Amino acid sequence: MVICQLKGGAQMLCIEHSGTRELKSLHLVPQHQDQNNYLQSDVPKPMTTLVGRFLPVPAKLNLIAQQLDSGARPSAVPGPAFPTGSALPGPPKITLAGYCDCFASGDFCNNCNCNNCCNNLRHEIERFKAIKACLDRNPEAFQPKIGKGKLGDVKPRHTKGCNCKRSGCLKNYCECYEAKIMCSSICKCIGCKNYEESPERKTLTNMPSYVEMADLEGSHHLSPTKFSGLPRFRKDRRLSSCISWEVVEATCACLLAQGEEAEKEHCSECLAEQMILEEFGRCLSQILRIEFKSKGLKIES
DNA sequence: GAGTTTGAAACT
DNA sequence: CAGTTTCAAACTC
Repeated sequence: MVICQLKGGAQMLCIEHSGTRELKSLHLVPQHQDQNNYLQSDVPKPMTTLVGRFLPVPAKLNLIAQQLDSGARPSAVPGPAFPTGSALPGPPKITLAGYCDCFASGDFCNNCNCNNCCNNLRHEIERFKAIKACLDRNPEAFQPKIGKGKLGDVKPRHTKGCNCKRSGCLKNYCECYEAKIMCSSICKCIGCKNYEESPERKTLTNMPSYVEMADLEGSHHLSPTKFSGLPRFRKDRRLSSCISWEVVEATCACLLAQGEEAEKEHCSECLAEQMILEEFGRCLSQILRIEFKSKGLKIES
């Protein structure tokens, strides 16, 4: 597996196959890793069976755990060296990583205000260990918290249920309320007012702010990780744009197709990379064109 | 913006 | 497994 740095900070994750570095699959890696870092590591066998598919976050993290279990460890290529063995700077600082939204959703930190952040490629090994520790403790730690509920249930529900004591489950402290769903029988909350017939809840849901939020949630572009396994935009919903998950998938598909074409034509690795980069440029420009168009702006060409 | 409240996650 | 601590987000002023 190789993370290729693209111009502009974007990164692609390429998978090696059958020992030779054939471009089998491309994944857009969240655009937040340290831009000077390059990573090259071995791919566990199961990974090669996933050619052409986009891995949801939990699957990616489980693969990392498998890598660690199998004893495989990443090796560094050009770029800053990763700390190894005794060179590790003390105990991992992300043992409490579950508190970090970025880590919890399987992302790297980017432009966060965190102190001594290890949730980046520079601290890859510690991060992998923290992921493994989390998965050891709770195999579903990186699964979305909002599931479909029991078989046959239409409404989504919190997989673990909330434990609210003082908020009446009518404030955003409550994970169920925050996800705009009712509390269910598995919740262990006290004084819950977040149920279908609750007059307090009805009063709240009739307020404009709630309606507005519900509208936003209804938009596919803004669906939070809790529902889809995609990165959350909890901190600033304005960050979302036309770059929806579909757009990312479509872009990846284009890049993959380009890679396969290069492979078919037996192009050199270098040429293949160039072709893919050019394709990425075309995709990016198209995305930007649509984004600007939707905002009534003009593109200088 | 600072201080307080809250509940999830981590820890013991 | 229950109680405690830590943490970051939500909330209030």
